[in-house]
Amino acid sequence: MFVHALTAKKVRATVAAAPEGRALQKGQQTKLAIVDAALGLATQIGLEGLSIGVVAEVMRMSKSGVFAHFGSREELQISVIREYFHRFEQEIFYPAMQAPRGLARIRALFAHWMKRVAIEIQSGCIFISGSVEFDDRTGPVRDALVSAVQTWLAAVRRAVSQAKETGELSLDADEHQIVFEIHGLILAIHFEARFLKTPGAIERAQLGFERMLSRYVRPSSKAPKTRKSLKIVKD
Amino acid sequence: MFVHALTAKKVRATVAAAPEGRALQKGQQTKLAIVDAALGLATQIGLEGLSIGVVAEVMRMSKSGVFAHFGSREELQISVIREYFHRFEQEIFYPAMQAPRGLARIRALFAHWMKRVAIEIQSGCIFISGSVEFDDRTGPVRDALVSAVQTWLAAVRRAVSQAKETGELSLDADEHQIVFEIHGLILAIHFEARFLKTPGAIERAQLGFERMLSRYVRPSSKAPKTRKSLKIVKD
DNA sequence: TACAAAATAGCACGGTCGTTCTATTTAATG
DNA sequence: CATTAAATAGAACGACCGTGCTATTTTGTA
Repeated sequence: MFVHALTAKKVRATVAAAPEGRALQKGQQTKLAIVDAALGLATQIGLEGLSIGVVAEVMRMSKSGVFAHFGSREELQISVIREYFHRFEQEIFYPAMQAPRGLARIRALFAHWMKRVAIEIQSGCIFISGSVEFDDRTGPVRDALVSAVQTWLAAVRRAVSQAKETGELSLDADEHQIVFEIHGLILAIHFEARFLKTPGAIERAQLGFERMLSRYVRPSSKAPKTRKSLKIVKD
Repeated sequence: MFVHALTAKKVRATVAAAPEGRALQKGQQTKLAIVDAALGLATQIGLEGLSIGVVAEVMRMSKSGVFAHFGSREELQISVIREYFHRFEQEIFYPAMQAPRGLARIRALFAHWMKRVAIEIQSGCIFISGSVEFDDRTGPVRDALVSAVQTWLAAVRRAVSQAKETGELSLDADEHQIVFEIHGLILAIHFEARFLKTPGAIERAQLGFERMLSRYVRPSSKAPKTRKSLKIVKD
């Protein structure tokens, strides 16, 4: 199994897994290229649809050449999940962490998430497709998927509870409930925009998000003091 | 293609497709049994995972025996979608139509939907799994899926707009927006309960539904007149 | 440059898949 | 009961799948 970071502290670049300074060996960099190609395929046809033969074809390699890098199809799938999660971190989590704790960070997380989803309307999301492919299965691939998703959702929850600490959200706001509803909006986008091709899904999710959130915003925090001074220092 | 009803008027039982009164031929009733078995499989492993061989095994028939009833795997899949939609109608739509137009009917629709979803946490839903399996594909199976889902969502939207007509929902309530958010809650249940095995998803969806709806409920209608007299006769 | 190690290719295996064709059994009908 | 049609079975097909085994090629290094 692999451990997720998703914390602002200790941002260790996963790419630099190779010994310091030394360039990647040939094998390692084609392995990265394979994972990249496989991820591109998996987002479109799903992790289950992913076949070594097709990946090999895309890579213009032999099946066994691709296979040797992973030892099994499951390991390839797990590598793809790992890479997808990594990009999730890079494109959504870390940028949003630039925003100050509290409401601003929640909005930043959602905004970046939406930006990503807008792309995934075309390309697909392996967390969502994986969730229906592996919902009643067991094994390491499912474990990797669940672990990645849980880590991500926990990060969003953390941002919400921090907004309670800063006093911007009322204390009876339940971070589980809020993240549940946000997640629902994202899933609805995928369903309506990607599957049904219904227009306007992005805007509807945006509207739903703002209305849902406004239910918990403490009016006192509406007149903004400086952001820094709003922070409640907790440990 | 097949035409959906989902209207209160002309409730024509799909089962009685055979000539009036005459009992089903042997072939027809085994075909129904096959579709039933295939539906049971498809809800768990998805429409794409559905294989004629496995269906034949469950039915204790030969592959070609099963195949002959449909002529192609796609036709089997479409039959499964048709049957699933039919049960959706029977278990959710028609019961909810017993409730009077307006808020009560919206709540009834959601309540029956939730009851169904609570079961599908274990068994699965082919509308949801199908939506990720066929989101960037073309063909008759996808068409049947989209058609069924659209029909269902349109029925829910109709119930919402009727609640505006009765005056129970404010006129600026957007039925597309409301159904979008309801749909999101349902999808979030599937994701969190069925995939992540997180407890409490049902209750969170219930809470989210009530809070979202309360945003549009006209306070004037809070003191209840008799239901009938509330109706605005339109056409 | 020589040599060891790593990377890749080629091939074959057993398996499952949807589908076709032909034979056989079962059911409906006069 | 006989006859015809419908229903089912059986075997085989080509295709694709993941995987293992054995060359062969390429790479890194002393």
